[in-house]
Amino acid sequence: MKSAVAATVTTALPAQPQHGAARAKVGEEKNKEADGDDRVILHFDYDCFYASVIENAHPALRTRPLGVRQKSILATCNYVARTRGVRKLMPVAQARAACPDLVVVCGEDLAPFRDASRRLWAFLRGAVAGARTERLGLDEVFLDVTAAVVYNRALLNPNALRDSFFHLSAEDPERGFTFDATRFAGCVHPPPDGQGEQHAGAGAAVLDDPVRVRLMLASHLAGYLRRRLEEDFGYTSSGGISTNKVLAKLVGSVNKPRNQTTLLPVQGENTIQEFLDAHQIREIPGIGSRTSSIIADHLFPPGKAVRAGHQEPEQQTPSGITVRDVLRYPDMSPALLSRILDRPGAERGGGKKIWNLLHGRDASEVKEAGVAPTQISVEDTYMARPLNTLPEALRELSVLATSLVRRMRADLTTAAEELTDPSSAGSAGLPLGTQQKRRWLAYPKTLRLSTCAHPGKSGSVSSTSNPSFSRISRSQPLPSFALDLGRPCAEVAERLVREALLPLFRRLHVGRAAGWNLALLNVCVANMVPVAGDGSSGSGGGAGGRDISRMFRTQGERLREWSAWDDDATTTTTTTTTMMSSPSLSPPRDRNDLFDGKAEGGAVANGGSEEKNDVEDAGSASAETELWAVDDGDSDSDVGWEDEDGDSVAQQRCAACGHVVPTFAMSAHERFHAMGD
DNA sequence: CTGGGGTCCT
DNA sequence: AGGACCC
Repeated sequence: MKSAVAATVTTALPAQPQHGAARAKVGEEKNKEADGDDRVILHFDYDCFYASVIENAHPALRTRPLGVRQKSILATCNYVARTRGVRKLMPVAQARAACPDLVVVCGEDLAPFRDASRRLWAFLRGAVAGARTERLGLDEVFLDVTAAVVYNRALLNPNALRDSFFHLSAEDPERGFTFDATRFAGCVHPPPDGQGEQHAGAGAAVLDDPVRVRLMLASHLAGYLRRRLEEDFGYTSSGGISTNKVLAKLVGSVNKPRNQTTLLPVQGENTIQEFLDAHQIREIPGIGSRTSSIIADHLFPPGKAVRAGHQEPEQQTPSGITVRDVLRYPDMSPALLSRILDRPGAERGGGKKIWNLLHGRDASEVKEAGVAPTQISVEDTYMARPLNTLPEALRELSVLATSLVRRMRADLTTAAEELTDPSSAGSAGLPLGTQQKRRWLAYPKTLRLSTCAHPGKSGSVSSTSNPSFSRISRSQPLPSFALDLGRPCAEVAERLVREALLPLFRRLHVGRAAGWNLALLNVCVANMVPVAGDGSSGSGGGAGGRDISRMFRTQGERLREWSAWDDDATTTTTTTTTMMSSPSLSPPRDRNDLFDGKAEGGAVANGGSEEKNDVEDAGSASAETELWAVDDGDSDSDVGWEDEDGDSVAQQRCAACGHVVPTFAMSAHERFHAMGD
């Protein structure tokens, strides 16, 4: 329960240092000096996401210890359960032993989680004009909000910092929220030495340093978005704010449930390196178990008893090796790392990449996700009873193929706008909405079947150092009948099994008619080809901006601003007033199979932003990037945001909409009008 | 009694 | 086709 730390700024706005000189104009000077700290990246991690989805569907569970099961382990559990000793990835039996009244629900069908994830993602994608958004798994999102933050920094009024307004769009000046620009929202990472000294210098530094200003603004943006996620959708989250993806994600873990943390550079100290140094290398995103154990084994050969603990089979994963251990190793260098990691199949820039990660440098971009996934797969495991006979295999392939066809239709098609009859204007469209016309957004060209033999039985347990056990796969072109939308899923699936999956299966297991001991089957379609003529892909033109604002309005936005938000995190879960007839749940007994699939209707608790979630939108935010383009204030010397002290920014009133805009931003602003005409 | 997915690179 | 990484 740490309450949010706020760095308070008490000084007046200082003159903006002539950073423009150092920063140089485009192309004039390389300025490769440092790890680009020129971006602003937010990372959101929904708290125990699967459990939250269940809780939103069944609010009565919020106060109970809850675990979400996949086969014999808990994929995750809520915080009530964690209080009672339950952990993520814990075997169910162990969890029940630790917490006998644990409510366990099955989470093997990911559909409800995928749906919830997509709704949250659609909100975040539409929330900040010009931002790029990337999903990582179902429960994490990166946003590159550099453009919006730069724009808003330029709009700061130094005389009224406490009553600042953050613009979420250059187009619509009403869209945004108020905030106090004299402080950070949420926590900051090296925590300000609160008690002893509240040095006035810290305050000055905040506004002196462009990076700090941007991060301060970003902290408020992150706080606003998290609040919306919680109030409008019912999902708490943890946030990280920094200048690249790795740092944003890492720092977001510092204050975990329902809080956020901004990683601050502190003048004269290398706080970022100190922050990284304490982490185990395995904890750095991008350094996986394989790389970690190779490095650990090389630095501290297993033969030597250097490390504490004399366990013989002590398996790797944490390894105990910290970033500091690696960087302090004699003669450590990118070249040495490259040599250590060099082996057939290794990534090319591998050593240098790891070296950069260990220093907190990460140039990877936030990738704007396409509307369609690049791959869809469905799998099941059969650990308890491995598959050994053809009838068993065919039955499971049928099940998987049916799910796959259903998912292809759900995720790769969209409602066909089939030159609409003007007569249907009354929205009386489809009385029995089910048989709606759909068309493919993208279609897969490849079908792949993967299997995996059971490690324990009869199969050769060849690799002692196996990260799980390895799969084998075969692929072929996807038959075109798989794209026939006129037939039932099951029918298409059956034909897929007979004509494609069974042949693939035979190619995988040549010469053996039975007795494969298969512990896993996976059916996958990949190699997606976007269907031309779809407005939601590239298109480039002005459509993007309008789509964003349209979607935003349908979200039921409206005077919600001016709600003061002190992230004094003492008040907890928004109490829910929901009309779910709570399913009978007797925790210890019965199989607790209360989760029945989709959270339909009024299932989602609170806020009531629900009901119409058919967003299926086409909001490609990338098209709007230019709107924020204010070329960074200091890269352009004509109008800094602080020409003279006093009230500073040269502003103009837009002739088209009347909005007052800084002079340097006017051309970008007008570009919007040109686009939206 | 070790999930059910995804991404990118080689 | 497989391996690394991510959750």
